[in-house]
Amino acid sequence: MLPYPSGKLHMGHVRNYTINDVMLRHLRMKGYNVLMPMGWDAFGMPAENAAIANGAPPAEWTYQNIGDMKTQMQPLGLAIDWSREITTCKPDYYKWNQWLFLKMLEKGIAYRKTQVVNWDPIDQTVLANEQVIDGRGWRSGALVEKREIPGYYLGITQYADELLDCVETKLQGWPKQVRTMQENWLGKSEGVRFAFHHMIRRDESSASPLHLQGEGRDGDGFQSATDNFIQDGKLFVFTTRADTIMGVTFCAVAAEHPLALHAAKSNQEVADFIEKSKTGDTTELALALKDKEGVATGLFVTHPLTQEQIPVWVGNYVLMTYGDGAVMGVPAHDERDFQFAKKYALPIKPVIDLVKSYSIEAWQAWYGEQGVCVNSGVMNGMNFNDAIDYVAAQTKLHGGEKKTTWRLRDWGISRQRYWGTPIPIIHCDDCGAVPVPEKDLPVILPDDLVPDGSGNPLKKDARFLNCACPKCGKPAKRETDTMDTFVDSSWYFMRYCSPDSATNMVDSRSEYWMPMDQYIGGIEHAVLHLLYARFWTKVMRDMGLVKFDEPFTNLFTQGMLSAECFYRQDEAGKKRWFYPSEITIQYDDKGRPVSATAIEDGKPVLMGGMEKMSKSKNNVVEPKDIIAKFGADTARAYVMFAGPPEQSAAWSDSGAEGVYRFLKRLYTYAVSVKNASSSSPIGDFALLSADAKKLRYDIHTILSQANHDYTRLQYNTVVSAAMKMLNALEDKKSATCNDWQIARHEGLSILLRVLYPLAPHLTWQLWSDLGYAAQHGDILDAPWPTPDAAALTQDEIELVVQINGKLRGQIRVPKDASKEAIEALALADASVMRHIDGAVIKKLIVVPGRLVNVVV
RNA sequence: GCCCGGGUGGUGAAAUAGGUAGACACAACGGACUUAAAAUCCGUCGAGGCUAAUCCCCUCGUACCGGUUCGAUUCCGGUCCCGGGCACCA
Repeated sequence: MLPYPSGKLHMGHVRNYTINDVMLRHLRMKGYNVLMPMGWDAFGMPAENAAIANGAPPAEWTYQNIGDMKTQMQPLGLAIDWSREITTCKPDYYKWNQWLFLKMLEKGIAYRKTQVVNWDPIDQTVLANEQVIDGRGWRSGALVEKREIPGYYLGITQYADELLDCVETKLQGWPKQVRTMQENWLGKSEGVRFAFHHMIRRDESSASPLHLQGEGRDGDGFQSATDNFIQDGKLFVFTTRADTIMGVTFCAVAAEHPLALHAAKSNQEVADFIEKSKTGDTTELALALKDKEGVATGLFVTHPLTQEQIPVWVGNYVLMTYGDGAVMGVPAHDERDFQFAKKYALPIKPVIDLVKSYSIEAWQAWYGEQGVCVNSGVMNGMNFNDAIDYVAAQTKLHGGEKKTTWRLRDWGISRQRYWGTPIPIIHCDDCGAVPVPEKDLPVILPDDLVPDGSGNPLKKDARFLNCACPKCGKPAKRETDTMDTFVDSSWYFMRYCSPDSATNMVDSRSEYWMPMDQYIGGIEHAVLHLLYARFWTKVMRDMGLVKFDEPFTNLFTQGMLSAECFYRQDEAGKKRWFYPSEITIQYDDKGRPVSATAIEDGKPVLMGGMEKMSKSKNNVVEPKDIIAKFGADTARAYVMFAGPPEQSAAWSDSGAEGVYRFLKRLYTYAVSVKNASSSSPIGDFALLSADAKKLRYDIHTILSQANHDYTRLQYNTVVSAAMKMLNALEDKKSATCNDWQIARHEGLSILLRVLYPLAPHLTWQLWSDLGYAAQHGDILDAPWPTPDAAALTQDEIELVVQINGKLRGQIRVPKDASKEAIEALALADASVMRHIDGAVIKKLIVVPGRLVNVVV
């Protein structure tokens, strides 16, 4: 995944790109043609914030950072093809964002509508949910308002079915966790949508239905988000539990629902409630803790099956953004409805036979359970599925139907931001919103503006703003909203295949490289980026631009890197964080760390445990410091050695030092081997001495383990394997006989190749110093080592002898010993005999090559 | 609340198909070298017991309880805890 150019390369980047590079070099040596490209996710808010702080254009800051990060990346020795480098804030890239957006407009995939957003009245901009803290803008501190403003949307919901199906059928190479998260995000629910009809006010004796159609349309002629929910006095609801329809005792609508807005006109209490729900904390936590609250509208609807009159309430727990913004209230079978009903003393009517006891307490344990309908008139005795079908059929007259509802909503891409791809639209007083003609692309973003923190500087830039309407030629204004930066990252990987094409977004070269065989990145992108990229790919496929359905065949999510942190807390509760270099740790006699003190005053400091590396906690490890101290090979190999790549790993300076020691030992050893013989000796492996054969056996055993670990991306144990090989080689270091030289050179050449993907610099040098390059060519072109079957066969093997599953002895047997011979040898072992001690042997189990188990 | 992961020494972790638990390292401790320190090298290193003994040997031990099996870190059922994701989604 391409990085955001923050200017600082952190250890997370090092981990990500090292995994990539190790895989790449390994596969390259195995003969594959491999491509590792790199790019910069260069648009976005941090650049604008830096620009405000520095009083300089974001472009300057961004390009400076790209240069800085590249400089920090290069010493790591990543085999990146820089000729394909992509920078998303360059016009030759974002032109294609605009181009595809226009194509989507033509096809009806992109459209304009009004949206309810968090609006910061001081900064004059939309805020993302994460930017609203305690109901206030994170930068301005102003109370955030909910506003309906027009914006552009991409119809990702049109692809909901395919996006879900492919998770099952085409993403087998993705981690299960990510697939589940995508499924949850799509959130498919099957149920029934139906209407409560004949809406009345109870105090109206005429009881004539209200007609509310048309209310809620906004001024500019676009269809309002709040439209379509009421037709001819009908209140539509969606439910997954239509089988509980006979238990409905009220209906509840969202505060933004047209029905609530209508009721507010004649009911001050409702109006106050709606006003209250507009402000207030919108964070998830606050929502979860909030009490179920509501107010009666005074309106009643008719139950489609019983014809009973059902009161309509406004409820704060009903979401306008899901289903129809209205629910049927069944307190006996839904926890939220139950809480609401209890608070406002609404009736509770159980209609599913779940438990014999009808006490509310007993009932609550059964929320969500399916059962047989009871207390439900004609529906009595129906099971879940029959009841659903029945309700769908019975409500058909008033528009009832079985329906699938998705949690997924269309993707709003408009941002009231400067540093992003301009949306290629021109607003004309006469012609409305007119797409920029293809020949006029790209709409260039001026890169010399300096935002001052109040609103979008594009709105104040006459050069950008003023233009002629492409339709009628009259003076018009450009759209000043820019695209969500997730657009940039939705297809950049395809552009790597044809980065130089001036005439096409992608060309036929993408067929060679795409779909991507291996995508590697953080779990934090499990939903948004990966879902958008999948959607974007399918859109491009439907436009005939690419031929594949899914962009990423295999996905690998690497774990976080954390590091130990230390702090002191003053009386006010304020924490002071110490750098590890400012700390001394005390150990008990078993080597357990028991306390820590500050070097400056010798007084105690608290140990905060392992935390995600964070500037504020002073536990960030800088790649450049590590490279300066130990070199790139240590940095790479240690980051891989620290733990399995998919798990989070803890950084430890002494751990890195351990890897550093290993590389130094390897160097010293290789030099000694080189000095012992000028060229690598050649001889028949079969004729070697027993000692030399043992070395070959060890090396080739470790090699087969390492090869297996390479295939499953478990690079931590590959580093272990390299260490084991060196340990085996260093044994009998001083032996100088020819046999030993032969086995030693073979082992060392295997070790160097196994370690090369992890520590390419040192191994490349040694490979050439030892003369292997002259023999086999550059290490990168050398054949990947495979275990020699002859080396792996031993004349004698060791077997474990168990008695009742407990280890009691070892025996050495010839490799082709018969079962009978093994049994006899096992029972003759002194330790085994002692343990059997006359007991009756019931059974003898011989597992070839492994063990003997004596059951007594 | 729901859905995913995970729980193994002082620490990071290993154990490929159910077959010697703790490989490989780190830390700690002891020693060699050194005037000294660093670096380097060697040794000990799950808990408890037996013992003159850091020889041997025995018992226990992979969160907890139970099951399957000749044999379970691994498979099954239940419980607890930790991490991540989603969440008034009707």
